[in-house]
Amino acid sequence: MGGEARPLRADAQRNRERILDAAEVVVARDGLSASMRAIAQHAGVGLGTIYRNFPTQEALYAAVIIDRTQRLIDEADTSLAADDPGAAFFDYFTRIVVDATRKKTLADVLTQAGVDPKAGTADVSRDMRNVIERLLVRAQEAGAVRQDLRMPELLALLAAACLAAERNQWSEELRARTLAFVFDGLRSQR
Amino acid sequence: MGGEARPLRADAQRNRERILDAAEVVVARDGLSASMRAIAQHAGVGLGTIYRNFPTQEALYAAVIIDRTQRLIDEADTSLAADDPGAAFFDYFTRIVVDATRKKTLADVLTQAGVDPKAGTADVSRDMRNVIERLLVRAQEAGAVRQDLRMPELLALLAAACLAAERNQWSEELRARTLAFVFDGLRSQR
DNA sequence: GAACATACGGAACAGCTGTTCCGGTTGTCA
DNA sequence: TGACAACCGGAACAGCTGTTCCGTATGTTC
Repeated sequence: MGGEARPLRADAQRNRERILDAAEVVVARDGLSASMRAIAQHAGVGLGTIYRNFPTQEALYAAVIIDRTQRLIDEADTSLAADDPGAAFFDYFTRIVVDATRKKTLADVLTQAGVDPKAGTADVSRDMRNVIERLLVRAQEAGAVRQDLRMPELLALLAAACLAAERNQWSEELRARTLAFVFDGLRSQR
Repeated sequence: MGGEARPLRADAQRNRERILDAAEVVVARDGLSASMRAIAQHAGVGLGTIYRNFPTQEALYAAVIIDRTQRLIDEADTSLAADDPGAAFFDYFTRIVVDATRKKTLADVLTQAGVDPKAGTADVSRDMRNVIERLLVRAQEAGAVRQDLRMPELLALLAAACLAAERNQWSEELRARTLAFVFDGLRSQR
C-alpha cells in the first residue's frame, strides 16, 4: 500500500508550508475555532488551495497539532538523557505548559478529547504519553517523585494545567507560582 | 431608576422557569456552545418565548450561571461554620470541581474568562472569590494550609481542575486521586 | 517557446447560528 | 362572557461556517 506520490510542483510546495505556518499562528490566537477563511487570508492564499492540500479542516488542524507535538516529543529525548531525572521530569512538565500557553490545543492531545483520533493524532498522542511515562519512571526510580503517582493522575494534572494556561494566558510568574505548588504535591515526601 | 415590574402572567412565569431548567440541562451537556434552538426544543417552547424573557443568549447563559454559582456560594456558608477549617477548605474545593464536572462553565466564573462581565456575572464572581478567600484564610490560620499560598495561584489551580474535569468528565475515582496530589501540595509541610 | 498537467482563487452552495417580527392564541379582569 | 393586553410559536433574515467546483493562470517538460 501507499502509492508513491509524485513530488509537488514548486509553488504548491511553497503554499503548503505557508498554509501550515498560517494555521499554527491563527490557531495559537483563536484556538480550535479558527476558521478556514482566516487561515487562508493569513496565508495569502485562496480557500481552494487549502483544500487541495488538506482534504478537510480536521486534517489541517491534525497536521498542525502533529507537527507541534512531534517537536515536543523530540525535545524530550534531550531530557531523557539528562543527569538529574527529577529535574528532567519537572522541566518537561513545565515546557509542555509553556507550549500550551503559547499555542493552545495541547491539552487535547494529552487526553484525546476534542480531537478526532481518526485524523491521525492518535499516534503522536501515544508517543507523547510514552515519553512522559518514561520520564516519570526515571524520576520515580531516582526517588524524586512519589511512587504512588500513576499516569492517569499525571495526565489529568498536565491537561488541567495546559487548559487553564491556554485559556487564561498564564503569565510567566503565575505559571511558576502555580506549578510550584503542584510539583510539591508530586515530590517524594521527606 | 429600576421601574417596578408588574408580575408576569401565569403562563409566562411557568415558561420562564422551563427555559431556565432546560438551559441548565443543555448547557451541562453541550457547554457554552449550546444553541438557542436546542434549549427551546428541550423546554418545549418557541424561540420567540426565550427572547421575550431573555434579551440575548448571553443574558440567558448569565442567568443560568448566576443561579448555579449563587447556590454554591450559599453552600459555602455552611462550610465556613464548620469545626475543622482545613477540612472545610479542601471539601469546598472538591465540591466546586464536582459541580463543574456535572454542569460545566464554572471555570469561567472563577476567572471571568470567556463570560461577559457586562452580562451581570461580575457580582457573583466576586462573591465566589470572597467566599473562597475566607475559607483559605481560616484554613491558613488553623495551620492546615501553607502560608505562602495566595489567591491568584489558588484560583488558577481551581480553574485548572474545573476545566479538566468539565472537559474530560473526570470519574469520581480520578478526581479523588488527582485532587489528593494537589491537596498534598497545598498542605502545610511537616 | 509551445503544450499540457497541475494548481490557483474565489464565487457559489448547504447548513448552521443568533435574532427579529408578526399573525394568532390565551390568560386576566370587569 | 366579552374585550384587551400580554404572550406565544415559528417563519424569515442576516451572517457566519466548512466545502465544492470550475474558469483561469502557472510551473514543467520537450
